[in-house]
Amino acid sequence: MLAELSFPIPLRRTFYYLLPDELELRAAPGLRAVAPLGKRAAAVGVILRVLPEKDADLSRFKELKSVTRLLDEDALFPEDAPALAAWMSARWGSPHGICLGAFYAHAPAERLAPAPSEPPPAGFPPPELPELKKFMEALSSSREGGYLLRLAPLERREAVYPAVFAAALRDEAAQGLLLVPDLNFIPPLAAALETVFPGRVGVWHARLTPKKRAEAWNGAVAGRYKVVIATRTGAFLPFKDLRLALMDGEHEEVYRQEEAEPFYHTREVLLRRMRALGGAAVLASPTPSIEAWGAAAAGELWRFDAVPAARLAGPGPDVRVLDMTQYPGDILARPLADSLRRAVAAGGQALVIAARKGYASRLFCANCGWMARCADCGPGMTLLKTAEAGPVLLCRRCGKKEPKPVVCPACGGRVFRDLGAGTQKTQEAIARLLPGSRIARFDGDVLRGSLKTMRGELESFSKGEADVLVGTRIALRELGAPRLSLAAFIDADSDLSGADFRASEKSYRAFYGAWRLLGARGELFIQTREAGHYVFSRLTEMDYPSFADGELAARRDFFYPPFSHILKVRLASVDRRSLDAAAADLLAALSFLGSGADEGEILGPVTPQGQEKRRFHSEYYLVKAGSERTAARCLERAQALPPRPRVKYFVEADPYGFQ
DNA sequence: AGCACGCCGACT
DNA sequence: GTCGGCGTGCTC
Repeated sequence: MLAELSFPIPLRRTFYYLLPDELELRAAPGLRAVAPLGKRAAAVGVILRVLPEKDADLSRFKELKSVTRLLDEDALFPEDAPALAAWMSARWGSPHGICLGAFYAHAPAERLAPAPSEPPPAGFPPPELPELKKFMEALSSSREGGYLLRLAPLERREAVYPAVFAAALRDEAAQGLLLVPDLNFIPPLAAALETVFPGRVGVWHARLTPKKRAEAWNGAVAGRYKVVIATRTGAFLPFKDLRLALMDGEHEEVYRQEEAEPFYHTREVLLRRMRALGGAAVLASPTPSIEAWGAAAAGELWRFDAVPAARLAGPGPDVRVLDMTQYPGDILARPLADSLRRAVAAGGQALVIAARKGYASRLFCANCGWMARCADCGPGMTLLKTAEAGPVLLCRRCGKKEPKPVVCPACGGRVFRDLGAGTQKTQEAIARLLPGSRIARFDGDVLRGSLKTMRGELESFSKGEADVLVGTRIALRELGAPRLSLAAFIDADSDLSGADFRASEKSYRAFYGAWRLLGARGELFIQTREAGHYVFSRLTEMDYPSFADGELAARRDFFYPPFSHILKVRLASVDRRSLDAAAADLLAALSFLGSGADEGEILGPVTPQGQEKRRFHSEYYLVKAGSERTAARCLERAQALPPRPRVKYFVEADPYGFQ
């Protein structure tokens, strides 16, 4: 007999091996097998099927090697990991073996014998949660299926999640998985779960030491843990009896893996996995992704709202959208400046969100209009003012730094103008407005090396030492602010003009985050040059469901996800003609789009901004496909394009980063 | 991905 | 004279 094996290597093929007699009876799909591969004496693969020799075409290779040994007695994943991996591979384009590897990569070489289990100590019953009554009833009566749970304040998670798991995991053997977007969420949530399931809460994340990793992994398969709390790779952990997976902060972008293969989105993997298991998946978020919102609207998820509409929850902050075309040249519009002064004078704190870190987002020559761009990768450079080195230009894409030019490289002019207020410029403007006030700054990765300094800045604000915090949107993420009475977005529309169709969703989520931090007497200011944009309408009610409904309708109109699947194909070459030929190949390969059942369209070519003059040509096409099936077909064809000399191909399914 | 082969620069 | 840099090639 033969075994067909899949290895975690970037090859789009499987391998046949001879099964020695003594392994023949034990071998089965889903078991790990050790076998020689190439120059490697012992590589670990997964058995996809066991088949008689006559069923395999062995003519194309000369040697048939044998499986050395098997690592498992029985399959680790009752939900059929190879099938899930095949779907992932078709959906996001990574090789099947790499996708399957995500399930097996962290498995310890040897499985530990399960420790003798003592009866677990009894935990405290979780609190009653009247606002979740309906959801809990649905979850306990029909445990299968997908749920979208809109959950209000962040702090409530520590009360809500233990109660949800307690309700869904009444059976002694039943296990749960709690995925969180950020490592820092693990300790408080683990502590909260411990009160209900003492001694039976596992923790899993990428930075565990090998020993702890093996312990957590074994605890999950052996059924020793009632709940495992994990970051995104936890979606691939094996369980003995997984019944409920809960995804906290479902909308967070960290759930999308796109830096390294295998590419996937945790939300989709989890939903599919839980469906295969016949268990429940709960997506929880105060501001769900439009994808999840759409799935609920289509009846694929069961939506529960534990957030009362703003108008029912009592008076919220006063929201004011300021049309900046009325205040040309101002960083802070008059009404905002007045309120800021008043708020700080009254002992309150203000949070001011600028669109960009640094000083200004663009630097221009006043004489000829030349703009500072990154010589390496193209986009306009951000101006920073540093104490040590004077003004510096920074590329936000590649991190390149160079001194601000003294004379214009194009015309020799000596006068420059800058456009767009970054965090530094905003800080200066506020310092002029409020002399003597204490202003802290928090702007993400501009000081990548000194994370401590930034935490310090954030803390000085949280503790109430600083009056004003100036930051980018990420300052909103973990902010505590005891005396916060005003929040302002300096340049709310700058992100809306970009290529990212998720820009409105992200902006609204940021407004919502600021709104929630403010009390009833707070004020929220939003400065924009596009006051007519739909994102800014009905902000006073801060009604996320109504925004999400509107955004979903817009996505439908413009054929964006969740109504289409997007494929980004970027082509790059030093040679223009080779690039054009490759583009022609692509269009020919996708010519079936738009006919028959394969609804879809191709946008492009798009030349990334600032790349027109570079010696390296680069352009991309956006393919929109009407169904997952059609998208997979496009992906497969794009990946199978005939290679052309000196042309590089980058194919990305469902991209999140746009430029 | 691994692992080996292969052909050019500074060292016990 | 060797150790070793990483380019390139292959994996049932």
